[in-house]
Amino acid sequence: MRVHDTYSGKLVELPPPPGPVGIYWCGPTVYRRIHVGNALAVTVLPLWLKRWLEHRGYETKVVVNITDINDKIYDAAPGHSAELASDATRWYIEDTDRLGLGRPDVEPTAAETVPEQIALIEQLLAGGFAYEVEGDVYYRVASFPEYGRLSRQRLDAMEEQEPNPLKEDPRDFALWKANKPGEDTWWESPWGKGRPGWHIECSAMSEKYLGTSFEIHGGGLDLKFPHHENEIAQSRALGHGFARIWMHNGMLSMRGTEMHKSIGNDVSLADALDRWGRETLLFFFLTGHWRKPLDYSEETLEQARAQLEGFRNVFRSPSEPVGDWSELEAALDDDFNTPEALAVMHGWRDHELLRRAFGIFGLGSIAEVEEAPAELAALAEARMAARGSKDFAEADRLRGEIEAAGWEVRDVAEAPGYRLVRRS
RNA sequence: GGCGCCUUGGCCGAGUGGUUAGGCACAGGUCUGCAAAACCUGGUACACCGGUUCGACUCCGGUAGGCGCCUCCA
Repeated sequence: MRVHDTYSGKLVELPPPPGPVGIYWCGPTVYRRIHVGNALAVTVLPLWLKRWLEHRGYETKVVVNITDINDKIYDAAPGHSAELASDATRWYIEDTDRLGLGRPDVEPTAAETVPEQIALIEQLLAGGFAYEVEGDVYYRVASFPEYGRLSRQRLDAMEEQEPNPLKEDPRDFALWKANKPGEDTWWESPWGKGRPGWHIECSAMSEKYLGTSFEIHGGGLDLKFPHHENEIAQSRALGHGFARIWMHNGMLSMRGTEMHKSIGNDVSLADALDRWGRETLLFFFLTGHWRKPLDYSEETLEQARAQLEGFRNVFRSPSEPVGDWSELEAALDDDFNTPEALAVMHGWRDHELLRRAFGIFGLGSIAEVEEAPAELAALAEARMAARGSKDFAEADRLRGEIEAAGWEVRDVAEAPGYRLVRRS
């Protein structure tokens, strides 16, 4: 198994099974219901990866954090941010549970990891990688020569948007922020009341659950800079190996523009699930390669639905021993190429093989062919009899009755000569 | 302005220095009382301009268009 690593820009081989493979994936900031793009980046990809690696014999541990301390939360709920974070965490769990992919092994929150974050900040201060100013603590970017390597940013080309006179260097970033009026949550620290900056939480949580060196760190491409760059600066300054491989997924877009809350073109995961159902939505994610942008639209979802219907028809027909599992493994072992995997699966007719393949993606349910109610089967039998006596008017009337009940009757060669299929 | 990515037939979407990707849709056909499903057939597509090469969609350079990031967006 090999995957593309942003840091080196190359395909990197994973160690042979059983690993173990520690995976840290950047999770959501909880201040409202997550949207479809979030779902892909924080839930679907890490859990699919986990499922595939485990199929391949790896021991995995997937950590997906929950960011419950953030400016957005304070802004969204002045005076009661803790309640909002708590509510939004619950929504997040509810919505992503509907995807039916299971849950990460650990889902730590930033708030519960504050002591570990403070400890890391103290180490950075002791090492000269950070400095305190008026209750804030900043990371000294100039102290870390590797800064900018992940995102291939030139330090001297970076610009500061809002000059902060407290910083030694405009590129420095906050590790700890002194409590400000209106911020209703805070923690005691050696630097007074305040709360951690954004980036330090991921260094703390990943190292707490995966150790100071682990295999994979993932997240949306938009997090590459500054978030992941800063995580590297924090952890590696302390001599920690940190993540060996960096996976950055492409963004979900709508008509070519990134789906984003602030643009207002986002569709909530809950709404998408209501509109398309979990199977079509998950299948849609399968149609694109994880590193490329994926366009969420009526047309692309409809194509996913039609393609999935084709696979359902395979399960409705007799199984044939056509299919080669090793071709699927080759596709997915090569940078988790799901479009290629689907192309392979399109040639298969072996129910058991297909069921296993879909099962990895949480889509084993499509193999379950729904049995028609007895009264509809009786109508279908009556129609067969009418056809037998060439009473086609009656046969068509019975077909209409079956269709009115939401089912479709198809004539087939094998017994009993017809097949009832729920219309989708 | 800086950094990076992308541009494949109506649509989605892999991939490779020379061999049919695959799917969706569409058209014709087989089957069927009809229909649906299934199966068969039907498109030499790789933004543009140069270069390297025996040969480029695939490598290099440039142009155009699109996208992402450039201090708290997954």
